[in-house]
Amino acid sequence: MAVILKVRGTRDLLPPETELWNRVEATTRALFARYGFGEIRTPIFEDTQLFARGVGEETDIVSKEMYTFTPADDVGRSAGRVTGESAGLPSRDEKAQSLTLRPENTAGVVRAYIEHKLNDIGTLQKLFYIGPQFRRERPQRGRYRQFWQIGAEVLGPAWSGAESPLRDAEVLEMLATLLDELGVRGWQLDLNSIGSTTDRPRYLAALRAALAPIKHQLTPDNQRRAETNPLRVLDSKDPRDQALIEALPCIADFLDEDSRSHFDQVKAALTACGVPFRDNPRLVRGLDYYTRTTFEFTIPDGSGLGTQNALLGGGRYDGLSEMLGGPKAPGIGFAIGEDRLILALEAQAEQESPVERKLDAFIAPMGISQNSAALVLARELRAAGLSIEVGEGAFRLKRSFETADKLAHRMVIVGEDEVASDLFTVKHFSRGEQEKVTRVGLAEALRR
RNA sequence: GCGGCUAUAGUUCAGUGGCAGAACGCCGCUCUGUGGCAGCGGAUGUCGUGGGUUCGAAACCCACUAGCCGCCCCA
Repeated sequence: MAVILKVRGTRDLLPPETELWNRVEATTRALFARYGFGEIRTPIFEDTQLFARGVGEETDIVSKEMYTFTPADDVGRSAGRVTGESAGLPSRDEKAQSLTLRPENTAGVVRAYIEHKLNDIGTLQKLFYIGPQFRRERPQRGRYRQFWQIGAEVLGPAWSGAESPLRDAEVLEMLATLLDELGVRGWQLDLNSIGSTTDRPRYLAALRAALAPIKHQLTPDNQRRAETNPLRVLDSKDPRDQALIEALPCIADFLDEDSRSHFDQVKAALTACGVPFRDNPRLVRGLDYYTRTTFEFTIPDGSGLGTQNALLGGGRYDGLSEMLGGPKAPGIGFAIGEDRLILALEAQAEQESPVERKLDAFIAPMGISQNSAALVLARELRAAGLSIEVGEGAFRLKRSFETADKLAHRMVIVGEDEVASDLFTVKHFSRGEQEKVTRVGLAEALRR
């Protein structure tokens, strides 16, 4: 029989790696709670239109990287092959619905915000999520077709203060704290403002105008970008074009008074909090919904991520709710690439000494007649909060010792003598010592 | 989606046309209630998949699949 393998770009997470995932998520949840965030869980698939409108029809994500499908029932229905009256199926004129596995989660969160009329509550909504996202890209280290994001969104009606630069600074300060708490070393925060929904078109027009006469001097990649997505020319890494790029108009010069003041306040608040950042006028974001503040946390080369050195990114999206047919609800959010975060932490941990994780005790029954007694003892000790593995009475004692030494800090022998005398032999592997302990004293002895 | 590199034991890898290998790990014995150390022994396997060249292919060629690196883009 041919073996069935995981599909390209997906992966299985096994112990002990999952332990690190859980640690990251637990740390994150605890921290988010301190900042007043509540968890939201949105569906893993949504109406395709949500991403087309929210993320942007012209973005790479929507135009070529989405997992889009139409359920077989809907296909049959739209093809008129389903009669409709049998089995209570929907009538044939019901339109086939195009669905898409979410390529990111902000659109889904804002959709839920609109759908549940959270704007009418009137207060700021602070929501976080942890879950898988899907993009059909060429897989690489730190870049998978099913990847996990930890994200959060702060949004609310204009009067809730959702638009305040304080929110931007709070989110950024929280992220800096999170990376520190997780033990990520050497991170860098890049910060920019890409202007309001009115600033951006003005700047874009000026950028196109500046690009037009020099376009033919650019490398082919950047010529194409100049056409399709001029903003991306700005963060091109190609050294051959740097001189030309330097001379292009700068977004900072096109911010209106409000946007400039907003950005200045964000930076002032960050400085007050002691969060280091780099003003990066080249930092643009790929998704259509971003306005004003945009940011990215990266780690240095050689930190285990290859060229995928962005750990997380985000920004403000003051017009997204309206783009999705909702009320005015400015907001700011971010998404952490959890896979990348884990890779970075693993790469760091490799440079340090790995910590062995062992169970409290291994219980070794002597002979199959002691199996039940061993299991009962394990049950008691586990109930007392200890982590326990049980051996197998058919195995020779030597084998029990070998197995126990690999798995646990201590071993308890359960043989006829022990059960009869109520004195159990406990071996402490680290100390190489052995002692006899009564049943009532066992839990205590195994904790030391 | 484009370009490049790679795929051999559980793991890390050697093997450039002629018997499928090493280290570590695993199992057994020395050792029937005392592990770690040591000695001896054992199994490691569709050589990624399919086709082709050849007397003969793990090796050469082609395709496919997957991983990695770079690009595009992005978390």
